[in-house]
Amino acid sequence: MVKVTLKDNSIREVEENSTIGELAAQISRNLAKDAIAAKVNGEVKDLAFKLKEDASVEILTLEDSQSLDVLRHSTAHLMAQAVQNLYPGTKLGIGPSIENGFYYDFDSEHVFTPDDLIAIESEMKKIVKENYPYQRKEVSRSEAIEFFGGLGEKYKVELIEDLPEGVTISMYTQGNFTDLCVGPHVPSTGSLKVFKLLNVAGAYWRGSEKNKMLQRIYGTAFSKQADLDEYLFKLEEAKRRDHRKLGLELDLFSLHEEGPGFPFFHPKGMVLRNQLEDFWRQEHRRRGYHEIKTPIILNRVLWEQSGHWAHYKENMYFTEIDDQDFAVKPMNCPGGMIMYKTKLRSYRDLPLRAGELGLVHRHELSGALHGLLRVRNFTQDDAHIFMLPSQIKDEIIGVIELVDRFYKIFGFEYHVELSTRPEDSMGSDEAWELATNALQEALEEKGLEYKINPGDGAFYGPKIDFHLRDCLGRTWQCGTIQLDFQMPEKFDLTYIGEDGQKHRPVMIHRVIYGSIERFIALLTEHYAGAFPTWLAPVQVRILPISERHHDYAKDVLNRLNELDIRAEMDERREKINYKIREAQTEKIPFALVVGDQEAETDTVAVRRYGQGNSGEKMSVKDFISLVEDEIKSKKRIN
RNA sequence: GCUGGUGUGGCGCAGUGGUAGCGCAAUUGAUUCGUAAUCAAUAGGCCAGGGGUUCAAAUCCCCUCACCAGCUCCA
Repeated sequence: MVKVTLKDNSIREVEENSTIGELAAQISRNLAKDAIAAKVNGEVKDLAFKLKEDASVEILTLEDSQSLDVLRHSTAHLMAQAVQNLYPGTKLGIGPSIENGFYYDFDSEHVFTPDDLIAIESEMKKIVKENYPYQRKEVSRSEAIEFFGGLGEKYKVELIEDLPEGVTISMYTQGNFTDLCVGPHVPSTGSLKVFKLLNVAGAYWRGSEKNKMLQRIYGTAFSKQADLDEYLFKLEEAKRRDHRKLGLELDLFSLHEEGPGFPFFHPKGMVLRNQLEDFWRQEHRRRGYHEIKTPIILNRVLWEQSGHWAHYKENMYFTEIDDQDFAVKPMNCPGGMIMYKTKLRSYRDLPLRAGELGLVHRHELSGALHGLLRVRNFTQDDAHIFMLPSQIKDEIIGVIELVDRFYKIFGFEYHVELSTRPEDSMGSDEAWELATNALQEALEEKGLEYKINPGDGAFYGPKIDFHLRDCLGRTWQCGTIQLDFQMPEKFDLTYIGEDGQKHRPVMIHRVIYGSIERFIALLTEHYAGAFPTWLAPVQVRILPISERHHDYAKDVLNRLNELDIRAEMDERREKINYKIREAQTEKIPFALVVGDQEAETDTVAVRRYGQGNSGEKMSVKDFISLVEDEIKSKKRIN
């Protein structure tokens, strides 16, 4: 007998080699019916898993969020079965569950169209009705290769060949379909009721552009229809906050065929930019940063010296001036190097923090462009910190804290990644290790959780990346801190030490917003276009009831404008309802209705964006202090 | 860059071989109005661009460009 500790800490004895399914049946008939999988000593297993020794077991039903992964993974198999039924000869790639669903990669002569998804779904439903059990079988490497080789599943064979020595190789079979898979799976296809195929896309085999592109079908699955409906509704909602849509509606920016990836900022978008930049300057001045500006076009010689010519040429734009080669800057650092070298520096000058709102141009692949989130020219809120080796940790921590301060003000949740040495890079292994360790130590000291992103560093150094999510949950790198021992070497940067000798400084490249354009896109989606007062392009709109209130309205307008409150007045001969509606659609934080009552008492009727009240009356003076408080405190409404 | 899809007035859409349409926005006139849409009239499109098939092309074919989703790449 083996002892099983259940979720409620009760202990049950079952015969050795009993399956989880049998255990569930012993506990209750309902549990046996609803069970999908189980967590055995913390690992998710299927119901056919045999209990060989004492263990803690938590039986999972469709109600458990942890069974969702199993459900989705099984649905991926179901979809693959349906695809192979309908399109014989289709070869299988991989088919995992992912954050909001699953996908499967196929290599097929047939080109899948959105219409095919409907047919595949029907076939899936048919298989569900037939209720095939998912049967696990453990096999040797040679058996597995023989089996999948016999089916012509060359991608599966490749996967098996690359499996490390000594791992258990398992296959799962449901009906006429068998897949290489570690599992676990639901008991049978009949457990899969709620799913939907979403879209088709290309994806390189094993994620490398050197390999063949397979066809990937994305889908999702839930335990309840209501959950799927809610998910689909949320997707629709998310599209409503898409910055490309809101950017157009709110007249913030535009993109044109004449300049793909080169955004045009409209007056209202410029207000946002300028607010972000003003705030940035203020915060940086307080932290001992100086601001500089370096040229956009610089001589080829400089880019050869910096290593960009050798490592970054693919992404750069070039031009010729007086028969000499020049490049448009893709990064601000070489300019910063030249600036550093304009003077002899003492150790007493370090750390030297030089900030630059620098416009950079990068040739991004056409297919990668995406609204303001991925463009070909953007402004980095850059800074280069030149320092003594002994100052590294404190400076990194200072930047981490600054990023945190900024993102908290906007109400952003973020996650952190540590990107290590890429293949195409320069410098010694020792320098890279030193730099990577320094970043890691700073992260540990701040107690930040982070994920390691191997090979994703800059060509001159490793980096800490700060990622934010867009409306659809895709993450975008914004802030980054890069530690660099290479550039100071390449440019022969020095400082005079206490000993009167020349020494090599270390430097940090860092951005907080990342790119102003990208940050504005994420802010727009984050606030769904309803910017907090301090950022709102128009903070207040005054709505006179009729023409005879224009004088008073204008008086209020002047008083607001004199205090640098961004206010305007709706002078059109429209009904008040109409004016209110427009102020709301434009997501203006405050609409002030003024009529006879207000004009007589020097008050305004304040209607806040999104609050359908009839407007609180307050004196102009009180309203001004309300707005000024919100601006000063950068108050967030949502 | 790759795979698939899309491209029709400013925006959202209809129009599958026979004279380009709707709603919103815009403009003009009237309406002077108390918390989310006043009424009427007018104007606006070489149907992304180029080439081809046809008596005839928004519609069929080819090429190019842009956009969307994903892959790759990245702030």
